[in-house]
Amino acid sequence: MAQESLHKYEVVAAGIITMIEDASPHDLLPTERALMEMFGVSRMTIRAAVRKLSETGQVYNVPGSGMYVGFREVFSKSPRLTSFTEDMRSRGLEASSRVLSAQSVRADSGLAARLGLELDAPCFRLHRLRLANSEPMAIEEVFVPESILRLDDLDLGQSLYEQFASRGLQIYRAEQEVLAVILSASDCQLLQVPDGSAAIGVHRVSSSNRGRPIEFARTFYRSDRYTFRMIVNRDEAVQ
Amino acid sequence: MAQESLHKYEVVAAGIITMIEDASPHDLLPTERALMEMFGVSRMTIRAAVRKLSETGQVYNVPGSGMYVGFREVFSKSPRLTSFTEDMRSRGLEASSRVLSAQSVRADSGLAARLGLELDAPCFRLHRLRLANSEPMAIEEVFVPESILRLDDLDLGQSLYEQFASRGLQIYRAEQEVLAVILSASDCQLLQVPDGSAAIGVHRVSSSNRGRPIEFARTFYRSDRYTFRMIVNRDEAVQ
DNA sequence: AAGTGGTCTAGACCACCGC
DNA sequence: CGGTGGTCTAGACCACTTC
Repeated sequence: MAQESLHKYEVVAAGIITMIEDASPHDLLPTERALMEMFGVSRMTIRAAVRKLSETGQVYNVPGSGMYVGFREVFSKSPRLTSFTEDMRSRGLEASSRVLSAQSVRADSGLAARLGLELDAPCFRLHRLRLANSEPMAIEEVFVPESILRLDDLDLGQSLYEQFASRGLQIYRAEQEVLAVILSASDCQLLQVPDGSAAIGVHRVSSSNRGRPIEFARTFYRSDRYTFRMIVNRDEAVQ
Repeated sequence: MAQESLHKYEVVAAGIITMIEDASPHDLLPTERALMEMFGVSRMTIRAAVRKLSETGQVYNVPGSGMYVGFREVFSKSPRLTSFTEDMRSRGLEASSRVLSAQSVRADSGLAARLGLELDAPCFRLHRLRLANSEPMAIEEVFVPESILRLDDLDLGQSLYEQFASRGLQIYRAEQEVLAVILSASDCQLLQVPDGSAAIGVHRVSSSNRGRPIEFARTFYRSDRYTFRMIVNRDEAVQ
C-alpha cells in the first residue's frame, strides 16, 4: 500500500528512507549526483528531500565528504507541531481523553493578549485528562475564542482539531514554551502520581496559516512517562 | 560596521530583517519576485533567505497569498544548539560559572552507551554551577571521554567548547531530551531555590560533524528563571 | 484571470576533503 | 587533484488565493 505522494521530493525522501532502513548509523549514502540518476530528478529535488530528512536527523551531511545515515532512530523526532493523538501514536500508544469540564469564560488580560482578543471576550475552556493506552498521561486545558467555535457548537466526543478544520481553520504553527512545574494535589491524583510530583508544562498558542490565534493550551505531562526529544543543530561556529 | 557575509542569501536575509524591524507582525512583505529585483539575485537565493528567516519565525509564508512579518519577537528563537554562554547572551544576560568538582571517572553502562565507549572507559566529569548576571541559573554535569580531552589537559578557566575546537573538534549536532525533575536538597541550595523545587532537566549528547560523540551533559535549569521557547510548524494536515 | 508561493529543471562555480 | 556538498542562476509549470 504505497502512499501516493504528490511531490517528487517526497517520493525521493521515501526512497532514501528505505535505503536507510537496511543501514547502520554513520553509513555512507550515495552522492547527490548519484541519487539524481537513481531517481531521475534534478539535484535541487534531491536536496529538498535531503533537507526534509536531515531536519529529523535521519541523515546528515558532511561538506566535502558525503551524506550519512543518522545516529539512532530513537532520537529521530525533532519537535514538530502534533496533536496529542498523533504524538502518542508516534510513540506506539493509543490516545483517548476524559473531559473534566467544559465551560464559558471571559478572557482575562493574559488570555486576551495571547489570543489577540479584547478583555472579557467570550471564550470556552475545555479541561481534559489525556490518556495513553488508558493510562493518565497529561492534563490539558484549552481556551478557544467563541468567535471561532461556540461552546454550544462544541462536540465533546470529537477531535477539537477536526472541528476547527470543518470550519476551514487549520492549525499551521504554534509558539510554545516548555517549563517544569510541581503539580497540585488534585492534578497528582488525576495523573496517578505521588503527591508533589514534577511535570513538564507546555504553554502553546496555535495559529492558522494567516497568523490568526485559534487556541491557547496549557498541558502538563507526567515526567515519569513523557520527555521531549529533539535534535538540535548549529548554524555557525561555537561561541 | 556591516558584517561581511560570505553568502548572498545571508545578505538578503539581513536586508529582509531591516525591513522587518520597521514593521508590525502580520504586515505584508514584498513578493519573492519583487525581492529578486530589489536584491539582484535569483529566486532560489531569495527562498534560501526566507527559509532561514521562517525557521526562526521572523517571517511566514501563506501559499497563494504572500509573505508576512512574524508574530512576536519574544518567541522568535526556535531551539538551536547553543552553549550556555550564547544562550544567556541571547537573553541579554552575562554568563559565568563556578566549578563544583572535576574528577576522573569510569564510564558505566549508560554513559558508555551514550558516548559510544567501552564499559569502564576513562572519562572526566566536570560539575559546574552556571550563573547568569552572577545569579545561579543552572547546574551542569558534563562527561567527556579522556580519549578526546584528558583531565590533566583540562583548563578549568577556559570554555570547554574552545578546548574542543583547539583540538579540531567542533560540535555540530546534539540529541537532546527535556524533562522535569524535582531537585535534591543540595541542588536547591546551590540554585538558591526553595526546597523541593522543580527544574527543567536537559540531557544532551553532542557530536562532531562526523557523528563522533564528544560530550554527554546533564543540565538542570531553574524553572522560575528559565523556559524553552520555540516555534513549531506542521508538515501536513492535522490528524 | 492574475498573482502568489511551492516545486522543479539543467545547468554552473565554489570551498572543502581525501588521496 | 578529483569528488563532495553548498550556493547560485534563469528559466518553467503548478495549486492556490484573491479579485
